[in-house]
Amino acid sequence: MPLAITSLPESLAQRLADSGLRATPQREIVYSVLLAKRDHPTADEVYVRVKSELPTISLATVYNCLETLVQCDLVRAVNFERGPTRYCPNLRPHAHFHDEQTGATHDIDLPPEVLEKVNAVLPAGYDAKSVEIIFRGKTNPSPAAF
Amino acid sequence: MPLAITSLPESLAQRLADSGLRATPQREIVYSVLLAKRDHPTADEVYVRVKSELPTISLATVYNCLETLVQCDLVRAVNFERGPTRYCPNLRPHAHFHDEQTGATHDIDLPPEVLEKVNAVLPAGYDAKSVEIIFRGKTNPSPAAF
DNA sequence: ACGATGCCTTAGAATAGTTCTAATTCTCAG
DNA sequence: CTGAGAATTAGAACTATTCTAAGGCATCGT
Repeated sequence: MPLAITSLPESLAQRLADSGLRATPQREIVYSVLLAKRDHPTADEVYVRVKSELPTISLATVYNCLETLVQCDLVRAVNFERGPTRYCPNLRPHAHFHDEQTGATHDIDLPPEVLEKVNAVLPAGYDAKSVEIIFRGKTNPSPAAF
Repeated sequence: MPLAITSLPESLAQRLADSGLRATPQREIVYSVLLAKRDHPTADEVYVRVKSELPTISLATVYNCLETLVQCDLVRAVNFERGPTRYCPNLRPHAHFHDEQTGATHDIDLPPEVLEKVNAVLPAGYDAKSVEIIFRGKTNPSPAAF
């Protein structure tokens, strides 16, 4: 399956430059790997995927690149329960649904109206910069899904 | 400030018995420590606090007891970002506010109405057993707080 | 073009948090 | 009192992540 990894470097290079950082092959490939398969991979999983394109990369670099991307607001780091951090290139406001049977994680879009309602529970004096919503449960085989 | 730690064993022993488990001194003290200071301590912090009452307890036992309490639904395990798991004896529906400056974590009550609204974002086929909401930000010195 | 400067990558060591293992102790039923 | 199962313990093992020190590479001023 052909995959166009052509358009992404623009915004990536831009964002990096904004922070005074360079667009290196390692950073580009790590980012492209996240975009290519949005299944919330761990650093180790990213490492394996990146190695097929850039076999000399080290795990430390993968951690460095992921951290850099998070700093540049290109990627979100997510932590469900104990266990490795997972990475998500979806920047729109969304919740995560963690399927306890399969271990899979799905993005759930958050309408601004709900987000607003949630933020409204904060008493005066609480100044939230971000909010994270995590559901846990199971997904049904969707009787007649589509 | 005097603190009555007398009433808890009832429900604790009950819950444990329900699961076919015994109410040991270790379990009781770990639980009482969580109730006494609800600052979302880590396992290590619980260990230190428990040791002042039961100096021979081991860290492994603290982990075992905490896990047991979570299984019995007496305590919630919470994971903010990477870092150690924190434990919370508040069983009512609530969100967590993580103050990035002080590192402190505050409970925020969740009105059923908001909880409902949040659950409503799930498309058909998603069956959530629980939802966790985590705010990150800072708390203001509450100009005229009380 | 050339060297200096500083960013980036790398491998491996180190660390933090948690779980595992095997041995011992405790509890309770018979 | 004895045996079976449950719980505790210390320490080893393990997993995920960060740190460290060395070397490589790109860019800038001259």
